[in-house]
Amino acid sequence: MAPTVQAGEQQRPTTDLPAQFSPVGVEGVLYERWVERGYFAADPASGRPPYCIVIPPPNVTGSLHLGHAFEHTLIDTLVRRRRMQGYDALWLPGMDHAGIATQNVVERQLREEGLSRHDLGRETFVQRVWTWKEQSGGQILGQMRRLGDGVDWTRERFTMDAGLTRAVQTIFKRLYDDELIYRAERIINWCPRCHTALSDIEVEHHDDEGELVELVYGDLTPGSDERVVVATTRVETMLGDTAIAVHPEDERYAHLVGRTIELPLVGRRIPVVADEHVDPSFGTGAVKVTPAHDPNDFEIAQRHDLPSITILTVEAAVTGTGTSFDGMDRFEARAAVREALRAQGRIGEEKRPYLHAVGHCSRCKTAVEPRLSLQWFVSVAPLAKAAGDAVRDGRVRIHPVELESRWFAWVDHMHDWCISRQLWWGHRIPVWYGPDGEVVCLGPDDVLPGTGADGTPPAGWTQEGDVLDTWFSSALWPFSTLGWPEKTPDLERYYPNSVLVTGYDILFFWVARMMMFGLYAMDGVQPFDTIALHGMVRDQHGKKMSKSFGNSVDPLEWMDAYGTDALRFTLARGANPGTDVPIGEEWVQGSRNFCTKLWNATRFALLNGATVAGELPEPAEQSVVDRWILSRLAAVTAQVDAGYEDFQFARTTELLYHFVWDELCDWYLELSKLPLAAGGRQAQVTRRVLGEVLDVVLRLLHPVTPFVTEELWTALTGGESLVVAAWPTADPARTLPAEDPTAESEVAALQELVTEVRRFRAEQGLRPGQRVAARVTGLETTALGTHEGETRALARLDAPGPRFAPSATLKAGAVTVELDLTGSIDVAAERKRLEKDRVTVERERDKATAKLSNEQFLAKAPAEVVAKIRGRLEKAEADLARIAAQLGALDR
RNA sequence: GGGCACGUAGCUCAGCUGGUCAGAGCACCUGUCUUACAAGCAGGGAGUCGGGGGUUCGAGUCCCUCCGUGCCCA
Repeated sequence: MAPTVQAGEQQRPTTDLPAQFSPVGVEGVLYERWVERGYFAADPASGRPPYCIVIPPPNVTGSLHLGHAFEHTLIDTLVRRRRMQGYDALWLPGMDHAGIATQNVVERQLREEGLSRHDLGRETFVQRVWTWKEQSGGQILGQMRRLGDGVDWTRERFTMDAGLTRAVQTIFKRLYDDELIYRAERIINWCPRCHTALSDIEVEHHDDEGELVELVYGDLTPGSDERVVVATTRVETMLGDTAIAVHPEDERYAHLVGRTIELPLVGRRIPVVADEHVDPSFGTGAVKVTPAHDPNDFEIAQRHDLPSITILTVEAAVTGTGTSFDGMDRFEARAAVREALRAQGRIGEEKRPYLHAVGHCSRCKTAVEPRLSLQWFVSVAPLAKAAGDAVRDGRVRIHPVELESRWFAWVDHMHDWCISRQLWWGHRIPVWYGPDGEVVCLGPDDVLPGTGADGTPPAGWTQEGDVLDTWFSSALWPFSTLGWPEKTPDLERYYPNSVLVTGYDILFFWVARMMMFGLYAMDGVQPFDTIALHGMVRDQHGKKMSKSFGNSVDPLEWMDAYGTDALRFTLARGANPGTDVPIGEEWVQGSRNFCTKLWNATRFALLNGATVAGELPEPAEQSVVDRWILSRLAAVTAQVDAGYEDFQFARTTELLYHFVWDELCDWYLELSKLPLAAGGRQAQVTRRVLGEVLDVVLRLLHPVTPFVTEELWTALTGGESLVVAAWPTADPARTLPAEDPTAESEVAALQELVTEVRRFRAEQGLRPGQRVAARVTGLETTALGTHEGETRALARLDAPGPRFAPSATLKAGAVTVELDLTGSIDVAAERKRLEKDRVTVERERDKATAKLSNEQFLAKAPAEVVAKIRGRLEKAEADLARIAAQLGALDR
């Protein structure tokens, strides 16, 4: 009996398992039982080695999709295995507050009521978001229970919790004091719809159809050399141009450098500057410079001390240009400005449609507008260096290792991180501005001098209105969730986290930032030892899943239809390291079939008295078949264990699939029917071995398919729960049998012989269930010496009777099998079948004969093809002879 | 434009440091309700491993090149 089973909790092993596993219903009961019993609760005082994974916090507005299901399956598998190995395993759940997404949801609600957040005011609005969160947020948490996630619900966290807010303020203050946070006017990505700044990585670049239009600046008078042609995809930005830039060595424009030319429509005169960064071979070699609305132009402006003129509102409407375009939306203005210039004869070449990369807000897909703006930034250079070094010097391992290059490419060239957002939902930046230009950053316990008892700030002081990027708080997740900045027992014990499991797509968004802040806040100690990166879930043709494509799938539907285990098994089976995972419904069906197979195998075992009670019989008492399956079990256990250790989920599930189906079910179970029927000691030994194999297999499968294995294992062993059962190799009392090459080769020989006979039978047209008298000779010369009984059972061969009359002979290696097909065939049916076969084979033969008698074919066709056809003819003729012989035999 | 992957049976993918590696699942064909399982059982067909060249005794497996696809960055 498994040593971890608690005596008081034992159930009696069952023998009357239902004929089928019905996941719906059972899963919920099992899950709540696990939670109630506290299996998932970590205990820092347990004295067991710690193992900790924090959940990549799902968005509070989100619901479960296949990507979550995939990621959670992997994490749950890792954690469940460690728990079985005896670790104090913690999988910490929670969500992030998703600043932009959540604010959007609530603002949409308000709009339906005809209100805006400004009508409510900041405080009321934020209250309203909290109410929304309590009532409608966090759907995914309930769905995680359906998935079977073994998370510690007592430690659930949210990025806006008081504790985590304190963590945010603490690190902000520390970074500010270290001058790693600064405020500056820079070009940032502005979403005109969300009305906020975005960081570089919250912008998705993809090709849009736009236009590339040449604009003629300067004097149009014939003969004038004061003229420059520039090209742009955003014509309206010309209203904010403050210069023209050309390459210093470009002779075409040398005469203009240092002079000014007229900016059309606006009438302003702008200088022509020489700048190394202009590519003289691109376009006309001259570029317009709009410092307030283009990052490159902004840099040029800085180098040449040019003014920056903002010409767009926060909603991206033209403003302040003093032209008739003021008030127009940017796209409206684009066309209007172009046509106004055309009217003046100032439009040159036009390319339309012009495919070019445009940045879009990753939240709302609106085209982002580069915009000069006063924002807060993290100075990442020293932090990113540390994050790179942690991987470089091996303190943090990235799996699979191929993705390291991607890591370095990013952290070694990181731009400063814009962390301020013009939102209300989020962590408000803890900086106060005084009446005389003072700027004060407050820590979580700091109060401005002069603050009233009710919290009223001193006169003239206001807090920064912006909130922090959600990723700023997510970056603290590996330790803020454990209690930091307090020195809690959890923090002490579970930091650094053991593994971080997440998609390679958020390596930059999240992982890099956790590394930076973790190393910084925790005195150089990395947030996690290993980063295990997985790919994206795709549809069965490898296409990205998306709602707009119509190929996205609700995992809950599949869980309802096929069971959670089937979904989990499918996802794990597709999880090759770092690669994307295609998934289709047929595959989930296949996994369901596997679960059913496992169910039926265990049911068979229970019906036949399989047991885990008592010691495993000595090898001397075991049959070769017993020794074979135990040998294979040992090998598979070792491979599976090593596979999990190395995040080889696809390999381990594949191994278990084949072991269960192709070896245990197809061969061992079939072969066990002999000794079980024989009874006595033979049967006892078989029952024990059968129990042993299933016990171990169920343990090995449990991390991936927790529900069905739990049902089966408790029925088989009477144990309390597989969740807290011992992992096979981790159990010192459970010494697995050694591998047994002799038994393996003997059974391999048996399998070959049986397969050969079956193939022969199938060719003979014998029904699978039909028994045939046969004489088997030559066994004694092979490793199969004693396996005539097994051979006969699996190949359905009866012993030769007194009137045995062999009518067919089969040779497999040194073994000869003579079969008496006469008495055991339904003569009429067999003749009918043979006649039918003869017709089709004759047709084959005739076609081949026709080709081979064609001179052209023989002369021109490749020799192989000729040989192939010749082979086909020979095969047909042999088949015809066989059929004729069989028909002849039937007449006897 | 720069960088990184990938192209193996109808489909989706395994094949680590070169030597039974030509595989798996699904699909397909044939037979079959054989007392655990028809969500099953038994048997079977299927690919010149994207094209070309090279290194080697030997290459899906290493190098070059071309074609195609995808991703990241600019």
